[in-house]
Amino acid sequence: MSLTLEDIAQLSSVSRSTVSRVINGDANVREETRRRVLEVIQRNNYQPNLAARQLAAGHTKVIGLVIPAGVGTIFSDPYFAQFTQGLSDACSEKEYSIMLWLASPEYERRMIRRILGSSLVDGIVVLSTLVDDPLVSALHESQMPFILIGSHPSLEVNSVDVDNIEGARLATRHLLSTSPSKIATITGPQNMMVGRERYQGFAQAVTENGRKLEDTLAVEGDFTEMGGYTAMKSLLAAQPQAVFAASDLMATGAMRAIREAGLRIPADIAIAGHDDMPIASQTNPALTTVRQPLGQMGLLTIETLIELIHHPGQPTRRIVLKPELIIRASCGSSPAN
Amino acid sequence: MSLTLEDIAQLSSVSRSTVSRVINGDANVREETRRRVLEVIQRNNYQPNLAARQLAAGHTKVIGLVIPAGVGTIFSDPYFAQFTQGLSDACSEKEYSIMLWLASPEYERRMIRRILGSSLVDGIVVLSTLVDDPLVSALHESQMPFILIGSHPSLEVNSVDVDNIEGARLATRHLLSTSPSKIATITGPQNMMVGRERYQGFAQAVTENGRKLEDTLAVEGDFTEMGGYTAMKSLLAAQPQAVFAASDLMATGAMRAIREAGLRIPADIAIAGHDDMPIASQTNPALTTVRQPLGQMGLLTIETLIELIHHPGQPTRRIVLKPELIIRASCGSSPAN
DNA sequence: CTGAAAGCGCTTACAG
DNA sequence: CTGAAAGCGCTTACAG
Repeated sequence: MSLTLEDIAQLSSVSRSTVSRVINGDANVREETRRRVLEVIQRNNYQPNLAARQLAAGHTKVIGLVIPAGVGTIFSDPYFAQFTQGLSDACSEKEYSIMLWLASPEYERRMIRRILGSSLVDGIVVLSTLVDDPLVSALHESQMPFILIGSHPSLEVNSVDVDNIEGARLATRHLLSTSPSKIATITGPQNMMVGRERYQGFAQAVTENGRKLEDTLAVEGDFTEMGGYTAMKSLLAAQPQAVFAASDLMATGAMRAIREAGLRIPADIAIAGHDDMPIASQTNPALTTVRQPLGQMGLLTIETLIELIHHPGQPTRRIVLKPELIIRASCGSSPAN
Repeated sequence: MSLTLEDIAQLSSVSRSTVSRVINGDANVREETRRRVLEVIQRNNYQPNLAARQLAAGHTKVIGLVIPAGVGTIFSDPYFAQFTQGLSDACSEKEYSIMLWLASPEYERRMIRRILGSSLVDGIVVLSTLVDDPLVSALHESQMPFILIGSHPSLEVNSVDVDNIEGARLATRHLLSTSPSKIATITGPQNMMVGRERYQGFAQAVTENGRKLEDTLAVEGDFTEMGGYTAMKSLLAAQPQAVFAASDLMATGAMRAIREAGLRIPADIAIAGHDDMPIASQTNPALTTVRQPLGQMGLLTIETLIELIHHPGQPTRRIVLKPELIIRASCGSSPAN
């Protein structure tokens, strides 16, 4: 039904080798020939069959995006949507397509095998959240080029990440600038690297400030609104004056708990979040938070992955982007806006 | 590097035709032979090369998911994440993979061509929101099996949808049961089918109730929190006692505006939303809303699409699922919870 | 700069 | 029930 290379070759009176060359931008084609072939291609709206190309050339132009999704409603965190959007934009630009796998735990093992064995993709982006994800180890042992979004505690893998420690430190420092008598944090799950790192950043800022970490309060949340709410409730008894929540979603929940307790933000309790999701600027008061350059991350990820695909065996790269503190009204040290 | 059909054939001392048959579940294989081959496959963890299979058989086992994303931050609406999750689960079950295309307008035309021409997928799911999406027309003119999530004003296409009119009607009826003197609605964009349909449902409920539609207030929102907020502000002057917001995100924004105006929910203004996203149960008061069976939609979509792929030329099917009213405290006619 | 030919790893009539 | 052979639509040395 659709045209093949062969058809285009006949229509332009050249061999299919030549057509293939012009399609792939090979320099060894006379300018006039190239123009003629290109014209035929355009006129007939020809699209090469990707399966055939892959089989012959050993590569497709698609990359796999793996997101561990089974765990609760984490996938509905706007973070994933935003990152995916960034990645997708970058792929369009580079003429790659994205194969999406939302890994629910039950299918995980089977899925790894399918991904690796079926040679459907040239490379993989894993958005791994767990500290010691078997997916990452499996990928690491395979020959498949891949990039981990985040970090891994022990393995040397190519990764793109935002500096979570720095992000948490920025937010915590800002909270400390109002000299609260007691500061607390609602952490992310400690079996996730982001959860751990953001707690580390919090701890560093506290220590830098000349305080003892022991005098500090920490409750573990699960990155959901409800988790933030519950955590804040249990924190309330200790009467903190400042709280760093490791995600905006949790900050939102915490604000709800604070409001229900009849306390004012920031007068009674100052609060800061992390991620700068759309809602952050709409809460009341607007939420001080940390912005991650998600669009840039997507582009860097794809560029690095393509580099890896074309030139394997390079030294492992770890790219860490700087987060940015966004000051709003919830910490009290800025004009309410 | 990885094994091929040929390797498996040699290892099990049969021809590759036979191996292919056992892999594809062809009945014409002696039971003993099948077992032996299967054993070799398992032991070597063999995965067929999908590109080769596609080239030979004319089909891959992947379906494309197209989501128009460029328009604002719509993609970060939890609705998309939830639907995608449902679709992904269904695909895992059926051993299909998902190719994801987030269509930003600039790339749209080019993308349609790539999708249709490259024969990368067996079928397509389009999550089209616009009333008259060129993507849908293009798909409709092609031979590619596809399912539209939503509805189309004029084209006869295979579609899976939730009854948006009914959903809006349920919510509006519930609001009317408290006999407000004046009822208003914050609609979705009227260039989207859901926006139009939910307004229709609102209008039907109002008319049913013996009221005149003209006595009613309607402001168009854009499905974001901010849009709901702005719309509610402009509605406030007219002092409605009840508001139906066409999405929970907009309802959240509207609640913020109401609160800022110093009014109480539901005492002064009752409010209902649509979608039952995670936040709906966490707002204060909890939001009455309409739940869509997204998981079921995903499964039905995949099943129907697979049916379409295997048996083309069937009469066009339109599957419409029933939404469910979730009564919470924001309408005042239930115990606060 | 260009073409003829082999080959990528499968599936599928066709014969037996 | 099984195998030999052709073919899917490309790419890529190899020769010229």
